[in-house]
Amino acid sequence: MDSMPASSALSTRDRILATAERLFAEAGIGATSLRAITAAANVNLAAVNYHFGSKDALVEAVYRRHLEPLNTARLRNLEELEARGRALDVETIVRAFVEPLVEQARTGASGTTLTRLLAQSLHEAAGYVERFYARENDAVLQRYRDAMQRAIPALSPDEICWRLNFMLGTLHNAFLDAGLLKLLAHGDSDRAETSPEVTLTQLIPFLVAGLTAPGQREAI
Amino acid sequence: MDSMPASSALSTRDRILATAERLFAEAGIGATSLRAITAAANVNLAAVNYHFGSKDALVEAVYRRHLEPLNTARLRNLEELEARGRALDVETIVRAFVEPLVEQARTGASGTTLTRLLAQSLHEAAGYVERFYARENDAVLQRYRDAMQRAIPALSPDEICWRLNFMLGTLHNAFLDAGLLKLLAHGDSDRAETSPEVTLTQLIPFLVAGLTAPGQREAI
DNA sequence: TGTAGCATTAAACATTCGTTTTAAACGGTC
DNA sequence: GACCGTTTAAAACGAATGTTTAATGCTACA
Repeated sequence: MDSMPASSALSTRDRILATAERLFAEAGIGATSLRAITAAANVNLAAVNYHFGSKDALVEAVYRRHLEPLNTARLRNLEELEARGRALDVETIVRAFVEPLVEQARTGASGTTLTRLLAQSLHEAAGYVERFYARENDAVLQRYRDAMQRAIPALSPDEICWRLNFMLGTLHNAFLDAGLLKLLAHGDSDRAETSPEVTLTQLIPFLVAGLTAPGQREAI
Repeated sequence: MDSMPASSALSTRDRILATAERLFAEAGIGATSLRAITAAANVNLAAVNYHFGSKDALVEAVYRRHLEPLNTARLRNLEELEARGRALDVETIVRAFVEPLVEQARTGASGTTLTRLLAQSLHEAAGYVERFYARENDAVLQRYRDAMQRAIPALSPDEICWRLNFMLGTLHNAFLDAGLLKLLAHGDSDRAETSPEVTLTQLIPFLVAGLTAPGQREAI
């Protein structure tokens, strides 16, 4: 039943998924037509509706394919660390959360596709956040929130939420646009590396310092 | 020549601008049709092309109406501070940059419209960043980069760029989505205030700490 | 070998989009 | 009262969209 055509290593369904993922990340979901996807994937237009039913269902399939492994890795990282019994510091928690993203950016078919997709979901025509991001990320975020609260007991629960929110915003944008960075560099150093590794190196101190900044309740 | 109809306080042109701004921020530019704009603004469809020429020109007009005052205020804030002759610390610079955004969110017609628009410009189908955001913000960003470099001389120019980039990402997302914040709070404190003032109070310590975190060159 | 079932194809479907056109009204100014 | 910029109205244009249909190709299994 799983007969693969010899002409391509991927099935029609998988080729649609991979191409849609790339185009969605590049231009956004709304701006990417099914015809653009099927043309780039060398499949028939009707194949999308045949395999997925609708464009919305295709979008959901694209998200699901990446969000599930991401969340699984994030959860596994945290559980492994907590299983050691020792208290976790902020940097360790941040790395456990970010590392799966970087890993997927490094090994993924088209680089930072996932992070671009996630960022898209936060900005595209309403509904994607609630329908995919929230549902998939809910449990993971709760776990990290609790871990972060234990690592920074001086902050109130509200402050923990705010800072995790800031962290997510920083994270998504950090991997999203090299455009702003180049604009900031302004030729002075347009050699600016934007690889996932370099981004991570620059990002971790920023996030850790921001997260551990003094809160409202503290003396200083 | 500036004849206002008695039926409305705003001219047709201004009503189109205000409505387009709101709908763009809500659903994105690509997902907002001219018919939706003209219907919501109670003006004729052809009025858009009459006053602006095209949808793209309307988009540019919407951006320009908000970006110009924002950049002017940001530049004026920094220049006033620098005119005092004393060295500026990081928090002062951050506040000078963020305050115009908060002010516009507070007095603007529909709250955080501007920040949502800016965030949209970073994600919508390619071109908006280069065409509006970059062009308008270029000089402002250079000034703030230099000020920040003087305030944190221990950081390399590259690190300054990275951290300003992170700051912009954090900033845009912070005012963008209350959705993620509520997801994080998860009912434990769904009283979470998301007013511009509260957001600012939570944001400043995060940004200042992140910006002033130790860099690569430092001993610790 | 023949038939059932999934996969792929080409064509057409109905909508919606931005834009243009033509026409008619309204409201000031010279 | 005639001109002119503004606005509304209705209609149509071509292009692009998501979706559906009907026909064909192909493979597996009996």
